[in-house]
Amino acid sequence: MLDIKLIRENPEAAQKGIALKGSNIDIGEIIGIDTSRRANLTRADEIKKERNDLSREIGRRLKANQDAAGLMERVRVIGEEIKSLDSRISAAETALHERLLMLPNLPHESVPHGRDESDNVVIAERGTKPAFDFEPKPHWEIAERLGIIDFTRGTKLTGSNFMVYAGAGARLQRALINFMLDMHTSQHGFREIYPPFLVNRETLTGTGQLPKFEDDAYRIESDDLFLIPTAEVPVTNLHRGEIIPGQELPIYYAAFTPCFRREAGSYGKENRGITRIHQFDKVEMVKIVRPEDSYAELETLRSAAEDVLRALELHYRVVEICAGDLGFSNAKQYDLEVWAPGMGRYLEVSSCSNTEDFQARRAGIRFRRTPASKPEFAHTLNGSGLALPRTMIAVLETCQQADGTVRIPGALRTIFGRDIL
RNA sequence: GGUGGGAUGGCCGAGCGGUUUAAGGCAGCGGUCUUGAAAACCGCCAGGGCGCAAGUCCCUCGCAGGUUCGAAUCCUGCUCCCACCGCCA
Repeated sequence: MLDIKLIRENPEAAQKGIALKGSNIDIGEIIGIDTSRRANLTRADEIKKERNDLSREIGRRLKANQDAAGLMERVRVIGEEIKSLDSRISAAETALHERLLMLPNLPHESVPHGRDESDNVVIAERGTKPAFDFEPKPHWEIAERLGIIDFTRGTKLTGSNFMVYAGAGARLQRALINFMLDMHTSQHGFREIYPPFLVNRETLTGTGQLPKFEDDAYRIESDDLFLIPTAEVPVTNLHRGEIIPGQELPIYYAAFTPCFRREAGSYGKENRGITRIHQFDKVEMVKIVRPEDSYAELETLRSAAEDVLRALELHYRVVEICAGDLGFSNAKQYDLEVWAPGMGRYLEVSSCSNTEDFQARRAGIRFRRTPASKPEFAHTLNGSGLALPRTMIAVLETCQQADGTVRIPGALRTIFGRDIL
């Protein structure tokens, strides 16, 4: 959520910023609502003071057995005006809040301008692109031959774009999860979290999925709960409504969870195999930091995610996301895209973002620099470390051999227990 | 799911329709004293809003309504917590 004061003081910049993000919400209307809200508020405050004063005087007179009928009548009249002003104020507050919740975060000044993903900027390519002396196969063919992914039965159990890992496939997935979590907790200083996979509306609003993106989430109607689309949601909200003592920052959390996304209207051959499925696993990193540190923290967050790809010896590139393609809550975002040689394309396996105080404001995540300081909004960041299915794709396709078997990357061999799949 | 009890500032806790304009204590912060510390004493110490600012200003006693001239206090609904019962991996 953007700060209404910031919008008030610099409406042109706010309008320009949200336009860069591709939103055309009218800032002028928001300012209009805010202006009349404050006018009513000032008036209401004045007459509330009068009511408070008079009520006190009534009490005094009644105690002294003096007449207070005139004062009571006056207070009654004031009470009616207060009631009407209060209802106008609360209507304005509701309208204002609704609109503010729909406004995207502003892009950081360093973010390249651009409309959509075609304007994103590749800023680095890392690792060696694997060479093959045979035609590399896509992962669905490799997996089918090895019997490690069962698409047909996934569809039978649930529906299209659900799948089943079986045997060594399930084991490889588990090895990857452990490998990633172990790396982040033991080498990068993250504290492991195991959150609920179902969350309520407030939680989803705190990180920015609601109200705008309700249709993207699976909802449990009987209890009005939602399946999490990413661990970022429950983990960032861990400190919702809290004031964190400054010495506890920065906070680093890492969590493994399944993620559930309806992905309405995104089927097609681009998404064959397990590139886009409704339920997938992910290890996620979340940071809560001091505002002045958040951009440096974004770099180390990205580097922590890159460490996983490096350790798995996969070729990938780093993409800086342009303003128009930035996520709703993000001020700056890097994506890591891993090379899938069988598919012949790069796949997004991680998205590392600084939301600055956008989520902190929605969720009320504050901190105190010293025990005597006023609370300030913290900055929150999140990054995948990494998304499992696409990591699995990259491993299968990169490490495939001419005979159809798959060589397990060195870093995984101990945890997986075998060299060859 | 059922029955009962509860929800006041970081924590404990008073309050039971009008000098509560939320007492008091603990913790915390600053200071006096001290070689240093402890003790003692003094001061500060919830969050938010409005405002350039000052502010004997406004709001918030779980949340939302209501009664009243006036609500932390009375009424209604809801949420959450605790205990017991039921069910259950």
